[in-house]
Amino acid sequence: MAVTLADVAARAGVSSATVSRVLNGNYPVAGSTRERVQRAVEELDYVVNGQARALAAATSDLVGVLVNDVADPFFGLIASALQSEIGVGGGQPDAGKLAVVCNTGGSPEAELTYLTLLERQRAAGVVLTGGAVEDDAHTAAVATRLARLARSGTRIVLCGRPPLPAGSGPEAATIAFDNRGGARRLTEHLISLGHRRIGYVTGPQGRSTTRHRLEGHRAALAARGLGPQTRAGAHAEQLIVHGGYDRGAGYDATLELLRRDDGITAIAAANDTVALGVCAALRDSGLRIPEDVSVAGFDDLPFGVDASPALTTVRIPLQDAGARAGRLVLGRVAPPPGGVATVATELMVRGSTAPPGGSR
Amino acid sequence: MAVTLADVAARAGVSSATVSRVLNGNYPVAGSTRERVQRAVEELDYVVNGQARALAAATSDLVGVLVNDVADPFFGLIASALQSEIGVGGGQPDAGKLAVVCNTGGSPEAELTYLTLLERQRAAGVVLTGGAVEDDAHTAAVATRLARLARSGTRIVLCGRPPLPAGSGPEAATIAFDNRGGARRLTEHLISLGHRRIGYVTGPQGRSTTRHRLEGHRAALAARGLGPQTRAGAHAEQLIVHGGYDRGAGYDATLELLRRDDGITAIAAANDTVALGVCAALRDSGLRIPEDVSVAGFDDLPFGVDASPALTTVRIPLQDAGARAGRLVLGRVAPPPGGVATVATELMVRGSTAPPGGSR
DNA sequence: CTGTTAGCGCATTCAA
DNA sequence: TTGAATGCGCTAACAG
Repeated sequence: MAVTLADVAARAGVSSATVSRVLNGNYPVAGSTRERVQRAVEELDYVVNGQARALAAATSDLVGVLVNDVADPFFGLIASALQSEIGVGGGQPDAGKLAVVCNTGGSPEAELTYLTLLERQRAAGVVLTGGAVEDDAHTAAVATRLARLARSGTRIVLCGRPPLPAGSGPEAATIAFDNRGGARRLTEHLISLGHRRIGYVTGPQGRSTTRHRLEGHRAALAARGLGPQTRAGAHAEQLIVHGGYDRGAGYDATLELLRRDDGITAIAAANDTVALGVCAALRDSGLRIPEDVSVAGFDDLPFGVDASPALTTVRIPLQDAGARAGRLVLGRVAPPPGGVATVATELMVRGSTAPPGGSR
Repeated sequence: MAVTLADVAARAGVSSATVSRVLNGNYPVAGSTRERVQRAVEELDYVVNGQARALAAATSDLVGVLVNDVADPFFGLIASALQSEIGVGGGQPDAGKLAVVCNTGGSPEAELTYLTLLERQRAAGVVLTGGAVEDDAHTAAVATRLARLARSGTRIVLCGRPPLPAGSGPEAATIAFDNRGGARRLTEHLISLGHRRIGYVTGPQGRSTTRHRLEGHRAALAARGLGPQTRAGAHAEQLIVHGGYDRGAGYDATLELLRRDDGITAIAAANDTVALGVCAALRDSGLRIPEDVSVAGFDDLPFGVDASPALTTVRIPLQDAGARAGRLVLGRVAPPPGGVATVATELMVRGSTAPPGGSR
């Protein structure tokens, strides 16, 4: 049915080995035969069988990218940058690898299943993006899978999640985000504006990102004497509501926060999407932003500047991180010393935060 | 290095053929040997080599999904739904196929290159999403590529773009969006609110989506006697500015529109993202939405309801469409009669549009 | 520089 | 019900 190497060889009057050499350009081939072969390839519209090639050469053109949610621009930006680095866009025209985007939906089972599927395909590399599920059993299961993958030559890169527990096996280059530091600076910003009763809407429970951001928030409170053990911060923990990463979570959590303390003057959200939900709930409650309540997000996704007012947030250089993950997973750059690179986050102050006391 | 079928066979004391049969469950195998084999598989942590299997069985676990921009939720929503239909989420636990997401960036060359890469991988199916580049040469090139793919057994699905020119070869099931109808209803909505000087910011030139939406807009104007050939609509064409699908395009186009006619009372945008840019430009120009200028988008992406005011737009059931594309590409459902299904779009009226004459 | 020869790991005939 | 043999299409030694 399909044209094979042998067909091309026959047409060009050479052996299939020669055709292979012309195609791969790894061995010297006489100019004249090369031309004949190339002509035959074009005449026959020959396209190599990647699976056969992979089998014979023990290589692969696939790179797996695990994301929690493709529809979330957070992951979209990472995946996009990663792909243009490994795929058709970035590198050599021919050597493009294909990104297999695996949408785990945050499900640990799906994560493991996808790792198995990628192992089946003998993927050249696997990139795990976004916050990790913090469950010892699951972490161990992932580490085991990754170790096996690494042993069979698959490069492993972690992007936006903490490194694997030391000694758990595989060497995985890690690009970690400074979520803790970013969250801390964000809350410090709110405090220095004069806010004292600051609500916090977390991400989904049991995720590393959620935990780190919350830790940063608490650290900032504690450093300014607003921790739960102080008089001023006696209710600090009550102003933390657990949510998810979607808009609805921000909306609901905000109503809950207002119920718990209608004197809140600022709310920090787990991410920008949640922050939009927070804004919507505040507006629906008749509160103005930032006059009545300041709002802050996290990630600095593109839509944040279009919110009204523009969202104060913490910028993560997602595209840089994704591109770097792409280079790492191809082995085009050396892994960072110690295997872990932490990318800095940057506070972006915009219109949604202001000193408290606008009018209530 | 890696465990192979032969290793499992040896351990179980059977032939590799038997192991294969157990794994695939296609042939009768005695219960006792089945168990022995399964135990051996587990003990050895055996994972089939997908490439070898694909080569031998002439099958593939890969489905290619071409998108213009992964970071755009428009495509993210489609891809997400599609993937949960074909992948780990939707179907049988084991039969999950992997989605290869190919980010073309709207580049025709990239599109062709990816089709070649997918042909190399002998993908089980290919889904082309989003507006098509309208260039005869390119359309023909794509059709040729698709025809070859189809001939070698790859299923082709078009989602969100018009069907291939009739007789151009491959049988591709198509899920088309009623962009024209949606745009028309949207502009009719603006007209019926009382708007007469309506700006329009198009998407990138030379894309089917751009053209169809613009046609719908023009049709609505013409139907209400506001076409360029009428007195009332003499300047109608001047109020159309060509842009792109990003926020910046909306911003710039809006400034240009205001320059051309500062009496504009409504602006329709190519999509929701562009509409946000439009809103930003209007606000920066000191205009209120919708009192001074009404704004409308297209697509109904999730962030639209969080804009302030919430964005009037046209809803496309992207998730349904993506899921359906997934079922089609797996052959799980029969293609629609005629090969083309047009999904309806729905006008979503929200706060960003209102009668003109608020205050200027 | 080029042809010949072996596999890569698996599915699938054909026999038994 | 099972095993042995063959080939999927290609790359990589090994000769020449």
